[in-house]
Amino acid sequence: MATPPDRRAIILDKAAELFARKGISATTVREIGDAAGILSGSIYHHFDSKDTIIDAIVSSYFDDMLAGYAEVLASDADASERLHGLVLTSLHCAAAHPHASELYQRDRNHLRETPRFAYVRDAVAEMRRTWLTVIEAGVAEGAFRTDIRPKILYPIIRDGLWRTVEWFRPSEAYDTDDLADDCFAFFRQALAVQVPAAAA
Amino acid sequence: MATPPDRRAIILDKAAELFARKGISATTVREIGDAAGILSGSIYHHFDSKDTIIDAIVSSYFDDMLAGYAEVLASDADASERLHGLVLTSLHCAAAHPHASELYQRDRNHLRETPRFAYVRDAVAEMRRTWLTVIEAGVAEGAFRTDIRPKILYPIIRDGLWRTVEWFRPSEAYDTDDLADDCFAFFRQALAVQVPAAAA
DNA sequence: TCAGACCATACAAGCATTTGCTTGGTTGGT
DNA sequence: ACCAACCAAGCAAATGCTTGTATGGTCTGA
Repeated sequence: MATPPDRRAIILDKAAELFARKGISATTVREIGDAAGILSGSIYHHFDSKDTIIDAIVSSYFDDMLAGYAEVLASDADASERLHGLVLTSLHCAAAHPHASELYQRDRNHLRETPRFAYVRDAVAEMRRTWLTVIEAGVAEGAFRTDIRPKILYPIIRDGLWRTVEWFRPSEAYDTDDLADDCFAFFRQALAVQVPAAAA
Repeated sequence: MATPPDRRAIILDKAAELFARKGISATTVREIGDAAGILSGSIYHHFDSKDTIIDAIVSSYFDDMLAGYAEVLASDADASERLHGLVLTSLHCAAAHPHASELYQRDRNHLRETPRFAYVRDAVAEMRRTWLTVIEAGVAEGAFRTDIRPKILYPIIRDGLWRTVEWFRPSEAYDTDDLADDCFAFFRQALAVQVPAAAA
C-alpha cells in the first residue's frame, strides 16, 4: 500500500493554487475539496475554517521572505551587493511559494482588512523598510542616483520584481537564477548615478 | 431641484471602486446598490447583469489605452521618445481609469476565462506588441541594451508601471506628470546600452 | 494472540445565510 | 395616458460550516 497521502499538505497546495488563480472569494471550499480528492466537509477535520487555510499558506511565505531579507541586511556588503541579495531572495522565495505570492498580491486588501492577518501588514512594512534601507545606503555611498526619491524607486522595483511570478515560468535554458541576473542588471543600472549625458 | 443624478454613471463609478478594492467575486450587487444609493434590484433597470457592469468599466479603459498607444506608434519619433510616450500614456490612462486598471490587474484571470471578455485578451496582446515594437526598435537603433531579451524587459517595465495605480496618489507637490518623469528617467536608464564598466 | 477500546479520517446530509437576478407594483414627471 | 426609474418581496442556487455516522488502523491488557 502506498504511503498515506498527507492530506493536509494536499489541501494546502490545491487551495493555494486555486486562491492564486481565482482569488479567495471566488474559490469555494467545495472546489478545494474536489481538487484535494475529498468532500468539502472533510476539510474541516484538518482546518478550522477557510481563513485558517489561507493563514497557513500566507504565513509560511512571509516567514521565509523575512528570514531571507534579514540575512541580506545582516551582511556588511555594499549597497549594490545587497541589492543583488534582495533580488535573489525575492525571486527564489517567490519561486518556492508561487501561489502564496500571487495570493497576497491579489487579495492583499482582504488580508489587510481582516484582523487575523494583521501580521501581514507588519511583514510587508518590514520588507519595505529593508528595501529602503538598502536603497538609501546606496545613495549615501554615492552609488545610487539621487534624482528620484527612494520612496518612488522602491515600489517600482518591488512590483517589477514580485509580479514576475505571474508570467515567468523557468525552463532549462532560462531558470530563476537567469531571471535574477537579468533583474539585477536591469535595476542596478536603473539605480546607478547618472552618467553625464555625452551628446548635445 | 438639483439636476437629476446620472444613476448609471454613479453605479458604474461605485461598482468600479468596489471591484478594484475587493475584487469582482467579493463585491455583491447589494453592496453596489448601497454605494449608489439604490436598491440592488433597481440596478437591473440600468444593466442586464453584473458582467454588463464590468464590461462597461473595462472596455472604456482599454479603448482609451489602445487609442493612446496607437498615437505613440504612429509618431516617427526615436525609441527613447516613444518610450516616453508609452510611459506617459500608460500613467495618464491609469489615472483616468484607476479603478478599471486595478480591476483588470486583480481579476484578469476571470476576464480571460469569460468568453464575453475575449476582447480583453486582444487588447492586452496589442499593448504587448506595442511595447515590444518600441523596445526592439531601440535595440535596432543601438540605443537600448542587448544583454536582456525584450520579452523579459517588457513585463518588468509593464508591472512596475501599471502597478503604480495601487500605491501612487498624486499631490500638489508631486503629480502624475512628475511620476511619469521619474518613471521615464528610471526605465530609460535601465534600458540604455551599458556604459563599459570603468572599474576593474 | 486477540478481543476490545480508542481515535484519526472521512462520508452523507443538511442548515442558515448570501448570492445574482426576477417579478409585480408604485411614483413622479411630461 | 404614458413611461423611465425605482421599491418591495422573494426565488433558486450556491456558500461556509456543522452534525451524526461509518471505517480502518493502532494500542492495550489478559
